[in-house]
Amino acid sequence: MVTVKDIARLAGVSLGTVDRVIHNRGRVAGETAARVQQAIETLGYSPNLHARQLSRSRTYQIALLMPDLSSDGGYWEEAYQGIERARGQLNLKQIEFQPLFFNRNTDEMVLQWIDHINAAPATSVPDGVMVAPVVSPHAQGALAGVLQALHIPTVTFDSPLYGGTFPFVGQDPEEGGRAAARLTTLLAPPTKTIVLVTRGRQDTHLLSRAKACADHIKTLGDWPTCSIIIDETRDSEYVAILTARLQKLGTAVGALFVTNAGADLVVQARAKARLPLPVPIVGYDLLRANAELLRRGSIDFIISQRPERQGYEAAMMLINNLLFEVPLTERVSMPVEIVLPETVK
Amino acid sequence: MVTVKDIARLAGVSLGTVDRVIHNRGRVAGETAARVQQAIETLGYSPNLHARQLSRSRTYQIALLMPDLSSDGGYWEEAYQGIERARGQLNLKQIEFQPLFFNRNTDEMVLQWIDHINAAPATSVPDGVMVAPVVSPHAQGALAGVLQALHIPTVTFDSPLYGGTFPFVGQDPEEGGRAAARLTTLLAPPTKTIVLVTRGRQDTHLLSRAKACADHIKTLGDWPTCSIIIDETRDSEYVAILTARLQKLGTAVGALFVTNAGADLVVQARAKARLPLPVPIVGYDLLRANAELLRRGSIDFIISQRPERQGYEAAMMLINNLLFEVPLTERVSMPVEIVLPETVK
DNA sequence: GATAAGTGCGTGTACGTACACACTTGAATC
DNA sequence: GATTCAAGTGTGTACGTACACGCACTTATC
Repeated sequence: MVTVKDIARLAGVSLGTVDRVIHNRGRVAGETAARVQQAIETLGYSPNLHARQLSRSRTYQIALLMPDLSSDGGYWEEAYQGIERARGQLNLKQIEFQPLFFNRNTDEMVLQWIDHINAAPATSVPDGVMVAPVVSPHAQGALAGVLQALHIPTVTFDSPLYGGTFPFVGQDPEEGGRAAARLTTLLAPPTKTIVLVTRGRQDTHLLSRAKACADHIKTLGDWPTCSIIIDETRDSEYVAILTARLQKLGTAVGALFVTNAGADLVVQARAKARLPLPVPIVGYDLLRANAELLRRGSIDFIISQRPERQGYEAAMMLINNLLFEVPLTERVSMPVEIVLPETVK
Repeated sequence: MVTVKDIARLAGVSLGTVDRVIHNRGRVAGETAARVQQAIETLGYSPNLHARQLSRSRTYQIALLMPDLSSDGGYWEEAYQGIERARGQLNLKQIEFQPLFFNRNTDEMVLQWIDHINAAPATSVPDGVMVAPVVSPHAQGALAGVLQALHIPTVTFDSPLYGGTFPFVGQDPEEGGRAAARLTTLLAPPTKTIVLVTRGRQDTHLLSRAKACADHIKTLGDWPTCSIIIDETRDSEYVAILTARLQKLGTAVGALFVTNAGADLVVQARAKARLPLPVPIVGYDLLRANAELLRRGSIDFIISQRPERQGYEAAMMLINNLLFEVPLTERVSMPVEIVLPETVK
């Protein structure tokens, strides 16, 4: 094993000088630095990371920005579990997460955080940032600006951060949409309508998922498609409106694709609408409620984004980067997971 | 951070004594050991793993037993890539793999390895073993015996090791079979026959997969099932025999489930049999050939065992155990992955 | 009762790196 | 010519653990 000592000897300098060259701390004559650099390459030096961490003996702060764990029916809870798993896996205590669980409905908390970071002294800036940037484009831009300006290693998950090129761990929304197209066309009799159901504000991610689905259905055959978007926050109202819409469509409906995680409410509406035949449903995200309905056969397929693994992969990537200097990967595409009643655990 | 020093101080002993207690090296009076143990618990000590590894500064040898990478159409190649990924991920050089790529058709190489290990001096025994035990039950028993006798940390992947309880990373064959049942029944018109195709020697894993599939089809509705098992090693012969069998069945065939990775040959037979309608196919394992056929629409679904992730997870588990003393998990069930033409990368 | 073998403990050094500090030199300032 | 300053370099210690060694003392052996 090659050590800094070997380099120092070969280059004819002291350990301190080698250290300064390795870490670009300056205060080394150009010629000397070149000689050291040469020695490093000749010997094929690579640092002993254990020794490095031991010597540093510092803790790394990672800011974690993600929505309230209670929101979205447990979706974020799962992502958070993945983060915890990553932290536990390596059993290293030098990683500390500073979580900010924000309210998805407003940008307020995220904007406040940005101000806070901007005002903070350089020493209390986090060493890394992990963020699920599900906020308005405006807030996304502000966030991207700060992170880029401060050069903080950042990993985004669930959906990418608009306004910068940050490493991203998550599903390709178009791939998910196309998978939904394949499954709904498999379930729907030809010529019957495939209905895409969404609730509330459509973010970019959801929009491209739905669009990719509708587009792909066209290439697969002759199924008419139709979108139902209901902007109503109370569950009971939402179900009532959806029921009415489904009754109106009646026997024309061949299959339902629920583009967000609210398949359970669609199941309720389907029951209330009393359609002559049980229309197949393809849902998104394997929340507890959805898993139960899948098991019972009320839903036919669930497409999962694997939030737990997203959290895990993103956290691992950032931790490995901080601790072991493993470069960040630009994009980690989580596979589209198709869950059947037989494979739901 | 609590260190051995703190423990030594609290227990009123020296560092050496604490060390002996921690590592059960003996030579410590019962009362003293208890006092140290007490101090460890009181302070909530957990070792600094960087310091530990630095101090040990030894390399770990992992014996890797798996089939030839060229066999099984690239399946094992993928698993091996996962192992490489795990090794690269942590960027640690203290892990060395000693691969033995054996010939699946005979036990010879594995039995030789067992003899070799038995004869080897204690110092040259590997620190860990990672094995895909796809050999005869006899060889499996011998292997299990040696590994248990020598107390070598072992992880099995792809299929479990008969004759011992070793940690296993792989898919549950029954879950895979049931998923196949769901998919074929979705594709086959009612009352038409669902055909299960297998080639050659049926190992335990494959048998329970096929059985679970047939059983589950019965619970899903009224599809007759039928098994075709052809024990012919030459591809052309195999296709010819299969073609004849399919022609005999004729229009009764509703869907084909290929229980092993040879879906490409079944596609050939289907073409030669000139069935009136293109019978849907559900295949296993996403090899290059299968992926291409899936993309083209010749196969409808592929169920993947994720060999790459199996290799990765198994290697990670063993490495983390050796380096960081993370306990081995008894069983890591890889999820059954269903791949569509839209989600094949 | 002398030697050997074993038990119970402490001491010291090594692992490879980071970083604070001290030292030397030459140039610039007054 | 003394003083200040900066650049360039070396020295020393710390990080927390593992393990070889040494010392004092006890128990067995003939």
